[in-house]
Amino acid sequence: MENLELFKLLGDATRLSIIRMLAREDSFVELIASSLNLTSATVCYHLKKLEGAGLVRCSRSQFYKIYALNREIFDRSLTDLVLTAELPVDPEEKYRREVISTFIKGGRLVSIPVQQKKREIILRHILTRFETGRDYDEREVNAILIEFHEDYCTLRREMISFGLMSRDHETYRVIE
Amino acid sequence: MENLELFKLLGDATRLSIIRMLAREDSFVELIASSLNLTSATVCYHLKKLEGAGLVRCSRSQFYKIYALNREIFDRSLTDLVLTAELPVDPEEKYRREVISTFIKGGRLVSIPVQQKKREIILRHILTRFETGRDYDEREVNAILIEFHEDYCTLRREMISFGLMSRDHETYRVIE
DNA sequence: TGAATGATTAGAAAACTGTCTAATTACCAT
DNA sequence: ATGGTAATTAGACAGTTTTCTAATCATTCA
Repeated sequence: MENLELFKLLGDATRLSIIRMLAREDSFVELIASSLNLTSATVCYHLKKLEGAGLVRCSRSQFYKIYALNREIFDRSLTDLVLTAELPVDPEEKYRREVISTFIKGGRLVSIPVQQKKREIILRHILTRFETGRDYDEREVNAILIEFHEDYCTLRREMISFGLMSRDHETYRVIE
Repeated sequence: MENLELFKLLGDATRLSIIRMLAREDSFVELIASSLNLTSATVCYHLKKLEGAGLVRCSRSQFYKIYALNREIFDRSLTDLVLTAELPVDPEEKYRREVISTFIKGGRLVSIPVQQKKREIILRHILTRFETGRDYDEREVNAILIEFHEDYCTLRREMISFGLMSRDHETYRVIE
């Protein structure tokens, strides 16, 4: 019973407001909180729920954590949602989550997957820690990668060879 | 804030089950209750909520009150529902409700509307007290109509002239 | 490194919701 | 009218949810 969860999330005034704000434009906890006259704690509580259900995703940008709406989730008709007992989970996405939860424990990469497909999933996951549209020097890249695994060199090299990041001398950048 | 209400209603496992049952086939309180292992009181509680929001309608048939799903409510996309703050109430339906609440107080018709449009709305409303697909003799028809207004003769005549019921000698029938 | 700022978590209070039992009401059939 | 059946209401209880404050954590910048 999975659509139920979706309706529960949508069935709260505060959360709907948050979703509507994010539909207009990406935002971050404090801004949302002050717009809605709530504490950061409250907004955080709701965003965690929304994120857990995949309605929202977040990336860090300098000071802030930017939350954005996952719009594709909403591209379904009520009839489908109501009459379908089970939400037909995208098998691709299901697999992705399984791989991530297998290889990443407590935020650390337990080992670098050997299978190319799994390796790419993990690399893409790690990639979300980087901002798009800005340059990183090698030191910064290493600092982020080492949070996941001691062998940051392999990770860095693989980011390049999977075409996820570009390298120009000492400068790295996420390929969008 | 009106769509919120819709999501709240859908965000309960029991209510979703009820809705799914009704999507399959019209049903009545006790049957739903026994299917879902709940008491009638509980099912009644939910059906009232659903009816209040117009998701469900009910008509009496002999012993039972038959509940049916208002399927047109579900013909919208999630995106619309989420991003539209106000649900655009059908103005026709809004008007209909106003007329009914103006002319019917405590289940009784305070007066028979003079305006044809309003008169038809009221007649159609009264018509829901009749079952479709079965014959009534004049005595039965009168018995039902008199609950609404002492002048049951006018009501009966108007049912015919508005084409809502057919008459063949002493036999009346709802026209579907 | 340390100060500042934003995000998160923990814990508790308050409000809300779904469910039940028991009593009552509404309707139908004889 | 009366008895039976279905539906509803009232009241109580338990569980869940939202929200806050205060404390802690994480990240950036000087």
